[in-house]
Amino acid sequence: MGAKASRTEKHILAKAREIFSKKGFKNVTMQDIVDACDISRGGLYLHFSSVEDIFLAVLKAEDSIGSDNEASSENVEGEGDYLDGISVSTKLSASDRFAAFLKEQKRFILRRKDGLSLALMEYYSGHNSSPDNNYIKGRFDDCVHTIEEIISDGALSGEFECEDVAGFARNLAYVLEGLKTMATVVSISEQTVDKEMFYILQGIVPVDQYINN
Amino acid sequence: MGAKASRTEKHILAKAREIFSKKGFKNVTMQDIVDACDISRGGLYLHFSSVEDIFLAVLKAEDSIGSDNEASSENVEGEGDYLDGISVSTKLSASDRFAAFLKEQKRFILRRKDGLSLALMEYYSGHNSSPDNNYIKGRFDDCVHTIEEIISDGALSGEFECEDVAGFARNLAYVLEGLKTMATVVSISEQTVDKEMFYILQGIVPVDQYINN
Amino acid sequence: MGAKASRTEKHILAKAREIFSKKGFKNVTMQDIVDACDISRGGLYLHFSSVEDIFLAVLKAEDSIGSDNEASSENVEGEGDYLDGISVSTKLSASDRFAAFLKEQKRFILRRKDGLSLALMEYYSGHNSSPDNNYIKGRFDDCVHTIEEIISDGALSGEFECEDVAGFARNLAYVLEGLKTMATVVSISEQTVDKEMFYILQGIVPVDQYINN
Amino acid sequence: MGAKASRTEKHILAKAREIFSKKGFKNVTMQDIVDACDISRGGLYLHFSSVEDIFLAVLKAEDSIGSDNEASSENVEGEGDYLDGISVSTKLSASDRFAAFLKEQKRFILRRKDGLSLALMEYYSGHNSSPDNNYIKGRFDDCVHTIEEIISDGALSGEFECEDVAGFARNLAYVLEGLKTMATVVSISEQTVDKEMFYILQGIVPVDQYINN
DNA sequence: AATGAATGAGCCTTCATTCAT
DNA sequence: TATGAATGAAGGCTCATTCAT
Repeated sequence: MGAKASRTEKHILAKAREIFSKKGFKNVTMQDIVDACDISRGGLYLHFSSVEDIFLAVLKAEDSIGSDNEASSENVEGEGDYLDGISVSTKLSASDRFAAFLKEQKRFILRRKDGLSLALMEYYSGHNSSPDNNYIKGRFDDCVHTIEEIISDGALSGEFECEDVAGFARNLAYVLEGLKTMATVVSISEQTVDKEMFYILQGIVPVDQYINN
Repeated sequence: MGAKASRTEKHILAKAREIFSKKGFKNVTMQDIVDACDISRGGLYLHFSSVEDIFLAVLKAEDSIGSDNEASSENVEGEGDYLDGISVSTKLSASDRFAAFLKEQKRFILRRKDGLSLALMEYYSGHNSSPDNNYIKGRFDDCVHTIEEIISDGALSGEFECEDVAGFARNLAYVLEGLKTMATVVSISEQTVDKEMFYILQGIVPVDQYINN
Repeated sequence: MGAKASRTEKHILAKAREIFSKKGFKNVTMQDIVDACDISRGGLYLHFSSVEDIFLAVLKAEDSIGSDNEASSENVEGEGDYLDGISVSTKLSASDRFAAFLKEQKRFILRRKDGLSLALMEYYSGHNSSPDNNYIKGRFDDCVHTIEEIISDGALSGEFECEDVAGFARNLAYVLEGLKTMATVVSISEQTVDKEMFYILQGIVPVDQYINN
Repeated sequence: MGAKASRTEKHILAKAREIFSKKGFKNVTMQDIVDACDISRGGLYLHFSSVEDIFLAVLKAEDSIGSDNEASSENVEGEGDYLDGISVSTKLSASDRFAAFLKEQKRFILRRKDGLSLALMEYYSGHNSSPDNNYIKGRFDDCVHTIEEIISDGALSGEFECEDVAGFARNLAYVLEGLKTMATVVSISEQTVDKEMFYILQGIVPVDQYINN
């Protein structure tokens, strides 16, 4: 919670992330984390008060490094913020951004098994959380929003042809969600994901950038 | 399959179903079920030996109810068997069958609040069961297969226009899967489902029958 | 308890005996007996009220058939009771009786693993029973008494030479007890038992009868 | 072997020993030990993972105490090592060593009321452990070996007269084993033990040293 | 800050025993 | 008599959490 996560805390979170990826949420015990961190039981409690506490901290940390893992339109175009030059020149095309978005989604789907999604699911399923702080719901909404943004930009610039942007965004978001579900439960190949994405994109545009993974 | 399921067992499975849909799989304890069923610890063990055992029984029960309630293309057209008239005339059109299929899927998604998909995901994701006896995978594959069958029939009869039947089927199946997942986690309105289905159908045909729920 | 053990009860006791032989006392459950007897739980309780009850009944039954299993001097010589002729003529020699006694002890030691001794031990060890109704103590005392009787008879008749009959009897009884203990815990060969008995007998007499097992 | 046994562990083993000697092995539960030790369930599991684990630890502890307290022929003569005088003169006679051995056995038998043999028998009889790591078997073999050694030394020096050393050793060992068993089950007086030992020794020698307990 | 032994609640599972039929 | 479903107590084990050092 403190502004400066101590070296120890970072270490704990890194190790904890691995564990959550591997074992989900419900099966992780304080002991697991203690063992992985080479820290004492008491020492761990000095920093975090429960497994949930740690999990939430992992999630928060995830978000701040999020630009590496989860593509958001903001992040992709945001690099311009650090430039004092002409922001237009740094603005990526809608196609580029969409390609980046899909690439990111694909990466997320494929590495699913060593990601946090299982843990997330377990965490939220035991939690009757309100829709507002529901991670999956939030993820879905972000996804729809990002797609809409990109596609409507692309429609304006002539890169995409799409009459029903909202419909397309929702449709794609559901397909991605379906893929994520299946990936959680079954091993999914890269080809499967590619096939699906291509199918959707047919209705819109050429997808050259996406092809070169 | 369930001929011998005693009154008690049915009661247990019904209660257990509620619990699984509320709490997922991993969070459910024998104690939870005992409490919900107003049964004794020992009494429960008399019928089921573990949470997994109960979960599997819930799934099996689900299937047998399913065959009564859930439309499959075979069932829908099968009614002709009981007619002594010209069987051809009883053959439903592809449109009718597709409408029935979608109606069924919609019903399934909407009653999802008391659905098992979260539990299913938790169960299978910690389970490395072979794809063959994986319930979700099986459900998905059935879904794809049913859609393909209907659509290709419809394409032959001129009811549908679809160049890539397999692609369409997969796409729709993923959307449905995504809807199921979201429905588990968030309340989803009938409009939401309708909107999504309409979007997909645009690419294919008029869907008059589907409209009158 | 009733004077006439019903057919059912005899059946139960027979099956129970097998089970106690195999599993000792502590590990035997009512369920085990129910299963073995093809009887219902309730049915069993109609006859016996607990595992202990059954075990005690098995023991009592054992005693009445005891002449088959456990040699006592009375039994060996008692056959005369059924003769109306001259009882003296039916009286076995001390040597014969001793041989029979030892043969019986040997048989008992060797078949230890499928006897009731383990069950007995377990039963009494959880039972702070007074020395008087302590089975092992009783067995030991009987043993000493029998030996004394036989040996002193034999000393009178000149068959045995033994200055300290009581000492000899106790000594032999302890050796037998030691053999029984070892047999409970380790597999003991017939040779081992023979060797030990011969050693003891050296101090007394020829033991021809014993040799032909 | 026991250097690291914490104060708590020693306390647990001491209490457990009492329990095993009172209740045997199979009747002892973790709960029994928890209650006796005034320790928490979890606390006990921190040190030992099962009743068997504790029992084995008790046995091991027994052994290490044993080497301090129990006479073995080696220990008795070994004292010469610490003298700078003529080691030959410190060599104990066979009689002395035998007296010491018997005294030790007697002490062991008499304190048997809090002895473990019942538990040992129960433990091993339900256990088919290999003879090699069988505690009782090992104890018996050691006993035989020690006796043989002493007696054959004594035979050479003329202290004892014994034609069949091996036979005598086995006989004595079985008697001692029998005494140990009986002592577990019944209260045995010092006189009883003395009587038995004297009886055996008659065949060999004067036993002056043994008399002064 | 850090340690790790100890606690106690909670869940799992098995049985002896009862009781309505 | 006989049945077997149901009960509840008992024992096993695991963990989150605390606390003296």
